[in-house]
Amino acid sequence: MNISEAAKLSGLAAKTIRYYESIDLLDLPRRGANGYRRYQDGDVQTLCFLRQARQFGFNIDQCRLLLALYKNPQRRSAEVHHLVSEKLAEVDAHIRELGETRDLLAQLVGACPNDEASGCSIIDTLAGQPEQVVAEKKR
Amino acid sequence: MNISEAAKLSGLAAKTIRYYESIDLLDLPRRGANGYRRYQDGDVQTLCFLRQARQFGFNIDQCRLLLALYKNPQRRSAEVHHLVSEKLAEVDAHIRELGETRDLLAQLVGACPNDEASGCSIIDTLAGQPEQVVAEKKR
DNA sequence: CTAAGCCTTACAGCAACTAGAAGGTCAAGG
DNA sequence: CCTTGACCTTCTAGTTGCTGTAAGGCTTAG
Repeated sequence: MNISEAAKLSGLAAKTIRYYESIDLLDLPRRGANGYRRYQDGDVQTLCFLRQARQFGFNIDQCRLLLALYKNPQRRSAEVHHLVSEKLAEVDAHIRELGETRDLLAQLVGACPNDEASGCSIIDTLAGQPEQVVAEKKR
Repeated sequence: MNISEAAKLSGLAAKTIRYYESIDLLDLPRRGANGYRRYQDGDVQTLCFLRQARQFGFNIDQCRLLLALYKNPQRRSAEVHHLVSEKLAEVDAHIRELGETRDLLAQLVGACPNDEASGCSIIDTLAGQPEQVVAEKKR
């Protein structure tokens, strides 16, 4: 199959597939007589793997590692487990951080008069020195 | 004060301040006889404002809007309220999305044997077609 | 024969900085 | 007076993970 078919099946953009190839994340595919890239079912599996890994938040270098494990029948599942639980911890931390941000934003929204006047606690808070917000964060 | 002092007080990197200037987010500051940028307390307030707004997740263009409101004594607090509650909704959506990702990752971590053998449900799941994960997502 | 819809490469641009080079300025110490 | 180190200046290029655009070749249907 050609690249657009592989793209459709894998959920990646054709551009993205070429890009992955250009950064050596993917092996060079076989080419047809016309110079077109040709993909097999196994290649599509690999593309799917990458798409999912990216969706899970793994960056390109982490995908490289995961892909190496994926392709290596001698892998130890513990290695995979390690990578994934690290990512889980990262995502958890990110969520906590965003949660704090959300709470602060909600505070701002709640405290703003939301009217035609110029007085605005949001503006006042944002203009304040860092410590003020940090202090509120701790409460 | 010079730029590094303003940077320290505001919590922004000196490089970032110059960058903000280069994209017209900040006005050109006065310069000393030696060509060094000179900042006043009011400038530091503005820098703090930007730092906080960025930390709250506003992008540069949104910061431009917020900054205009900040500097405009004729602003209506409702405008500020609008911008901030939109951001709150965005952050909320982002958190929900990340929450789903986290749950899926936790599932993967839990299902992996985490041993010396090569069999690994994580690898298997990642290699699967999109629908499989989507289906799990819905459960 | 031509129009569309693929495919190819290569270069540019996005956000929001960050790093580095190459050089000017300033204050303190020997 | 000279040097050293910490500032400051501008400029260019790199980061991440693509995405857009241009300019051209292949393929297939009408």
